[in-house]
Amino acid sequence: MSGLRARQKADRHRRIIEAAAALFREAGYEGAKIEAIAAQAEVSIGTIYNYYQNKGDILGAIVSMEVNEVLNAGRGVVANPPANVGDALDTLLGIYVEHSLHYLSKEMWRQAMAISTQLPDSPFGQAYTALDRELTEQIRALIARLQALGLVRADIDGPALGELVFNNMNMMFIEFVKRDEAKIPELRAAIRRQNRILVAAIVVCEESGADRRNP
Amino acid sequence: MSGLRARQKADRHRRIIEAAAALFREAGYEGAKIEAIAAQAEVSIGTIYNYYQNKGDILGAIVSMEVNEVLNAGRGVVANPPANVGDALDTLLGIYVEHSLHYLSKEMWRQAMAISTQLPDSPFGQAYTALDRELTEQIRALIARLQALGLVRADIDGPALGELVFNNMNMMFIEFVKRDEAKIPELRAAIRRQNRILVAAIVVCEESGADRRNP
DNA sequence: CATAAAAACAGAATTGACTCAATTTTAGAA
DNA sequence: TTCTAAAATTGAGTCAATTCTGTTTTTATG
Repeated sequence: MSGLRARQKADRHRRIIEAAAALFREAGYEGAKIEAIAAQAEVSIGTIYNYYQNKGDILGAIVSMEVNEVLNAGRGVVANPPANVGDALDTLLGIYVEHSLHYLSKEMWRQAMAISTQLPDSPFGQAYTALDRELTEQIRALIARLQALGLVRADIDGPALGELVFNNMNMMFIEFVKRDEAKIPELRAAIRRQNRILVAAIVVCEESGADRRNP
Repeated sequence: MSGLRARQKADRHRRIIEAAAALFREAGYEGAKIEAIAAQAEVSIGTIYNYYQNKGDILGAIVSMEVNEVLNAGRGVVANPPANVGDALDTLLGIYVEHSLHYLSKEMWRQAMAISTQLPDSPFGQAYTALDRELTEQIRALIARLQALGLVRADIDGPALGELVFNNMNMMFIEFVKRDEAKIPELRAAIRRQNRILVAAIVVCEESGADRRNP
């Protein structure tokens, strides 16, 4: 079946995304005019709007690809985490942070975040929220894993902790993309500093400090 | 000196803000056309752009008023906090959350947040970041107070903890304004649930559970 | 009082995202 | 092959934020 129509459709999708990604990088999101994207993709303006509801959704498609890569990379850490709570969190969040600027510039991130709060019910807004939730779930999965391994106290509210860790990282990341001069190593260090408080509270104590209510 | 010009200027500022606030509430941010704001404020379009760089900055002025009220209300809690770490945090963050929809609708918050990430260097973007910082500082001040009162362990990294608490609350608040059906009590409960983990980790132990490295 | 410079104002013109009615292309039946 | 309905494409037109340029008002000065 996969007829001509389906092939052309996939091809146009790809051409639009590629043109947009190139122009977003070159000229920035605002600077990339729909007209220019259409011209570069060799389709008309109307066709673009047939494929995407609005300019933001085009960016959204690019963001989704990026975040899905990150989620994929994270799976390895969850499956096989470092045998130390602090390092485990740092490794997973480090992957998120380090991957984040592969395809997306800070300006693109800013736009994507802005659109996702501005239009939470648009296709992209919903997709972005779903991606955030998947990241949260991945952090929760890591914590559950660490609890199963006996590295994190069993009486800790894992889901709440996971959300706390994600929220903090996400907020720090938002501040990071808002300041062009902010650097990734600083971001990681700041996140580590905050997580240290949490780690101290949740590790099963060796001789370090936290008590055990459930020995 | 305070000549005619200065008086007219203040008056026009006020009229523009009042007109915009009314229209934003009635018609929403997008629905409130600049032309309509200008008409209602009895100035021309050009004049509005003489006073504010863009539509977002008008909203920004309104947001600033709101947040400053919240900061003011928070000072009382910092000066005289409940004698229990969990309640102290809950009271302060509760004030923030409960005040938040006095003047601003969720839609206005969404727009304000979006603009502040989209244009972090615009006047409003910078003002919004500054307000976030002030809120963070207020939470840090509360924690410092609780440490001084001997309710929070002295060996806790107070500034990092304050930022963590703020980041978590802020992220939860963002999710809250993104979903129109979300209610304030649920938001408060969710924040409390996450803070419980932190509280357990930082309180000076009575017989409750946390150990003391510095007795 | 004049008057020139500075500041503020007005609203027409511009710009760019998005819409929509007309046209073209495709898939499949006869 | 030919025809038709459905699907997709097109780009000129609409709408609203922002810019621009000439005009008016205010202030400071002789």
